[in-house]
Amino acid sequence: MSSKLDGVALANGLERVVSLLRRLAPGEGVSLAKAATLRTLDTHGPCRVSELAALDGVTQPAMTQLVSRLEHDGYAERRSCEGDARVVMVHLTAAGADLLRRRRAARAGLLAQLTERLSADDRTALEAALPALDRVAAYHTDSGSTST
Amino acid sequence: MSSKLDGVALANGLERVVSLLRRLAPGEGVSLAKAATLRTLDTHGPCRVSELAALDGVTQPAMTQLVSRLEHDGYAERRSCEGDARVVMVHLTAAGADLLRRRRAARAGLLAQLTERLSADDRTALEAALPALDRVAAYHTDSGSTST
DNA sequence: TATTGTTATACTCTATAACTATA
DNA sequence: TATAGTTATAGAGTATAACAATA
Repeated sequence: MSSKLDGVALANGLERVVSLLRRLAPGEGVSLAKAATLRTLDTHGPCRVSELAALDGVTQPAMTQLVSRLEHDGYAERRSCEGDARVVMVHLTAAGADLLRRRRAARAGLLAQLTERLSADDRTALEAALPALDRVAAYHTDSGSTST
Repeated sequence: MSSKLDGVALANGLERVVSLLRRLAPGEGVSLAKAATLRTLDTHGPCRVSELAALDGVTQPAMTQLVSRLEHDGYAERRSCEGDARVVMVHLTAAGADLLRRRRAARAGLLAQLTERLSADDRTALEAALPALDRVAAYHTDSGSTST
């Protein structure tokens, strides 16, 4: 009788795993908000502040401040836009790209560590669910490709 | 060649879905931090502040403040502990339990909405991955049962 | 002295409203 | 007047360090 996908179980399973990841992954020195913006910059290339804000789902003022912090950290930089002096283009720096690489490696290692204790069936099930997970995420996001 | 579970893809898929959920679920009036604590109280029953802090992965001072906010909201309350006057027991109120119920219903509905557009195969894959997801989450968490 | 919890302080992250500069 | 971005201000959430009360 329970061949229906249980939304509650899925939501809770997702949150628990993600919260576990966050607790175990030291964060590589940046917060989630910063990492998300760096990821967006990496995926989309240079963006305006307003564009970044929309893609990350925060307000323009919030993104202004986030970009300032990223700039202060050396992970992003502001450049002016030829043709429209109002626009600020935000670019990922080499240090920012490096950081992303390290974060990805760390998280992949952590996940590998966590999943290697699973049964082969469980691992197979997780792997098989990945495309579906991506499609769920992409449905309303439309923020870009699936390969962050 | 790719029968190995890709940690990067899994981590990103998880984060994207969860971040989508957070953006789409209005939150039912409480933040993630508050909801997580209420969930822990619901799962474990009355807890000390230090216990809550450990279970939620935050510091004791952070939990003290969170409990104060929850108490102010009417979702939790402090009670003294017979036998040890240093200990504060935090209890979920009826309003807190109600809130949890509403949140779960809202999220389940949202997830159902998101997943009903998936193919039957995708839904099946997600459902099949749930137990594995739970086991990953439970591995280091040990926070209790799987039925939040 | 050790444990439990709180207070003090500071920083990140977010929002809304008001502002500046350019178009 | 509309658009892009910033600044001002406020609040949630977090951490570390210092503190009070109890054991």
